[in-house]
Amino acid sequence: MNVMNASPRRKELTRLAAQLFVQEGFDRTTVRMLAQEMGIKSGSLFHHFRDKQEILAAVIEEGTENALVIARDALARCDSSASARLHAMARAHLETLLTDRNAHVVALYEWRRLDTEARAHLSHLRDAYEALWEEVIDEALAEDLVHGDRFLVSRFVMGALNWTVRWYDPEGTRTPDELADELVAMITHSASTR
Amino acid sequence: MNVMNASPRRKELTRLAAQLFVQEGFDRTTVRMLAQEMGIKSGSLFHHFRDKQEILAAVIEEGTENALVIARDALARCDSSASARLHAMARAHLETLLTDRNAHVVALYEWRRLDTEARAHLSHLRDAYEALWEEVIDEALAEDLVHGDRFLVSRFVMGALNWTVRWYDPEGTRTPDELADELVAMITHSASTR
DNA sequence: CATTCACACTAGCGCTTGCTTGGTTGAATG
DNA sequence: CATTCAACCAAGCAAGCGCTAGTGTGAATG
Repeated sequence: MNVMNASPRRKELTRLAAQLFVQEGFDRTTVRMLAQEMGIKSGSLFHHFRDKQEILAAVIEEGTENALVIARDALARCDSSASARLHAMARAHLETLLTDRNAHVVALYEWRRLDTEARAHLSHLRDAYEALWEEVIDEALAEDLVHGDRFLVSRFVMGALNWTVRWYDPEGTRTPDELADELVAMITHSASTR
Repeated sequence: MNVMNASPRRKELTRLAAQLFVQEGFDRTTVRMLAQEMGIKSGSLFHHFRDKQEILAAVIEEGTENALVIARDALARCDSSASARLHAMARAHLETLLTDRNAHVVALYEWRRLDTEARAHLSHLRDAYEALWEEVIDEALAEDLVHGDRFLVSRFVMGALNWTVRWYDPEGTRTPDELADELVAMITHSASTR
């Protein structure tokens, strides 16, 4: 058994697994289906992953780490006004959500299938990401750009954004950036620099 | 086999199934677990439901029908200003979501496990419900209470509301009505009657 | 040239799954 | 009082499940 995290083969297998998990759901996806999609036999799968659970954890970890990197980059790149940072964060969120779509759909739908250890590890990643959001929301509240309770506002915003995976059509006319800007416009009250 | 929809026993079994589906997920819930929870043997289950899929469909149908009834009632009961109707709709949405919580969590998480026929039938119910939302959103847009595209605004709002099942704590300090009003306040711009 | 190692294979074990079958109840109906 | 019928049970089948054990490669390493 290999089970080292950095293997490039493992990355590719994780990507394929994410796709199947989205199509079929985690429980309905059998190790035999995964193996076939990867062009190997089911037994060989356990050379790369300790068990089926670990594949799920790998998929979610991959997606969440990317989200963190992209969000931090976006915040570092934009100027420091609350409005700019809010826009940047919303755009970054949708960018990850829709480029790493499979991984994020799995994270949203199959989170509860994680065992205790994996969930503990991944919770930290997710919390780090959500902390970025609360920071940006706080700044927006301080400048009176948005009204309400910091906790509620951040939940509502993340809900609205995460929900997009259910209806957004990448082949359609709207770009992710347009979506992000529309959402920000909807919730900002006074000095909305659009 | 009975398989008539109106049986009172069936209603009770559906309620229990919803609870188990939330706890374990549809795929992980075995017919034996369902039967035990209902105090019968697994074979007897198929007297009430044709197959496992039909239990899932029954759970979701139940929840969606209730949502429709509650929303229509709320709209009929409130006065006809766009603001009042928006508040009423948001409150009604959260009311169903949190009283019929199990059924709605199942509907949100396990929708994709429905077979084609069930999905077609239930899609109509869901569309009827969403049509109510779009109507109310249209009125709010017409009065300049909310800014943006009708399609996007309704998706964002429903996303924010549906997301609450992931974090809302009924034992906490906030009431569903407070939540609804906070959301409306967040998205309304000019004549927000709060 | 011997050894190691990542990667893959074959074969199958032990268990669980959804669902079926054939039959038994006890209350309601005519 | 014979019949009906919803509701349940015991037993089990066929299929599929995650995972393991043991083995065979061809390329890289010493």
